[in-house]
Amino acid sequence: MLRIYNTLTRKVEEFQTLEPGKVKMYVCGVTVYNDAHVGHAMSAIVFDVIRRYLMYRGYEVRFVRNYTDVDDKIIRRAHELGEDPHRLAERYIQSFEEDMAALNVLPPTAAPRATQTMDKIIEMVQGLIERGYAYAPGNGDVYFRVSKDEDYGKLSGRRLEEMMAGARIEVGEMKEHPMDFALWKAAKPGEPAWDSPWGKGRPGWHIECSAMNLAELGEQIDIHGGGNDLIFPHHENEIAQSESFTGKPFARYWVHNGMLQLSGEKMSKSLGNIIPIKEFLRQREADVMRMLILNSSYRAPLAFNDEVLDAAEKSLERLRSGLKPALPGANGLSTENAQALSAQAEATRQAFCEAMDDDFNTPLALAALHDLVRAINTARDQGATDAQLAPAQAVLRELTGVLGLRLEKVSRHSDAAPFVDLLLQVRNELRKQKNWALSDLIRDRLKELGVTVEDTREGSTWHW
RNA sequence: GGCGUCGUGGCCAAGUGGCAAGGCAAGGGUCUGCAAAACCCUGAUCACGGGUUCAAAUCCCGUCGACGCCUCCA
Repeated sequence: MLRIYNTLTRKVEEFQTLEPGKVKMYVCGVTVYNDAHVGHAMSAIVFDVIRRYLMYRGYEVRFVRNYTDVDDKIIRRAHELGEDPHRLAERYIQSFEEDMAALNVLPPTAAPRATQTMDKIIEMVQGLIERGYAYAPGNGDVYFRVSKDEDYGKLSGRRLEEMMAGARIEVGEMKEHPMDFALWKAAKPGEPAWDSPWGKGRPGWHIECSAMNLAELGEQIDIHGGGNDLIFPHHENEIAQSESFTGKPFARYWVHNGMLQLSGEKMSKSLGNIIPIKEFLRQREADVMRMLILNSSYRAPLAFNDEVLDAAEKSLERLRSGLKPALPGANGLSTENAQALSAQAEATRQAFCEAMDDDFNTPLALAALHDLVRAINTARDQGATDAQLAPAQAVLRELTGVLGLRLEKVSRHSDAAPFVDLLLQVRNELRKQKNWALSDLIRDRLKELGVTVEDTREGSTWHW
């Protein structure tokens, strides 16, 4: 039985879907005014792993991730660059999708955009006004009336009275209550604008997610995800809008990932300490990022630095070692040892699922995989043939695949393989003649070209 | 100030009442012409101080420290 930590109740709960066998899942995407950074990658990977595991468990998952393609920051940036805001947004949507593909994050079932959900947004705002949850003071803005919503604050665990201190009203706003927030914002001259019953304007910060949920997934969903910095005010406001509009509980499970920490601080645009995904991928493989994330609980803050990245890289290499072929001259496992290997494969699959069932405990799941790798490597050392290794290696591929790891390196050098083979044949003759100087030279030079040679008594193997 | 999360070996990290997973690094060993890989072995009074319990890393109280949110943020 799968159990998930729910931010709404602050407890680990049994996972039960609204509809048997089906999961409706919404994750807050990005505001597209810049290249995505590794913090976005963390969130994307966390929810990708959750989605993949749900699929592995047999659920049909409908996964929606939105694009915020109109807001103040996009408009400001477009103005700075002298670019049309819509084109700017489009450009960064493309960039984001490239990054996600490179990170092996599965494409969402649907990727709605705020600008394409305008009818639904206006419908919701209007509905909220009719039900008394919102008001249009006449300046072209529409605000949500927090005092009308008795359980406002239930997700973030705050009360309205406590929030008063930090609240402030901007110049030009006409709010009844400082914590009221904009559902619709009047457009200033030159800004992107849509017609509405309240004049030309654009949606507020939170309503688009409520509207897109309604449009893509319906009134109620199973899982709502995002970074834990979105709990307040974004998700709090989303709940307020959605539940006030439909009168029904919105999301059953609220799931939030912890923040990436750069030198002890959260990585964020306002702090300026961001590392774009594209820059990261120039330095390291995508799977290194994924390994780093899998190595700790998705809810905890995650330190991001060269030291932990190096460790993640090595740990990934170790998982890969399990997929290496049999040794040259392998003459088969004893029945006893063969049984031990298949027993470990089965034990690992079970341990993996138990770990993942416990609120996606990926560090524990990885530990199970490392146990399997050790068993495979031991079997190989004991003389297992490729055929004998294959079933356990298939389990390793299956489970790492659930985590979204690609153990097989994508190699563009495959054309060169026959030549490396030839070179090693010649080198093997040199070794038989004990010409160590020349055979070591070949090994060193190949290493410089990215080919690692490993010798055994029976012969040599190599890999990129 | 309010709300919340957390402090486990050199580093990352699981475990949340019953002998402290796993990875990285380090040291020793097996194998090897050497190297690499692989395998084996070695290590923690669980921030500190009280308390509850037959039993506490795990529960309670206090202290210190770190981080997040309260303003756009994955």
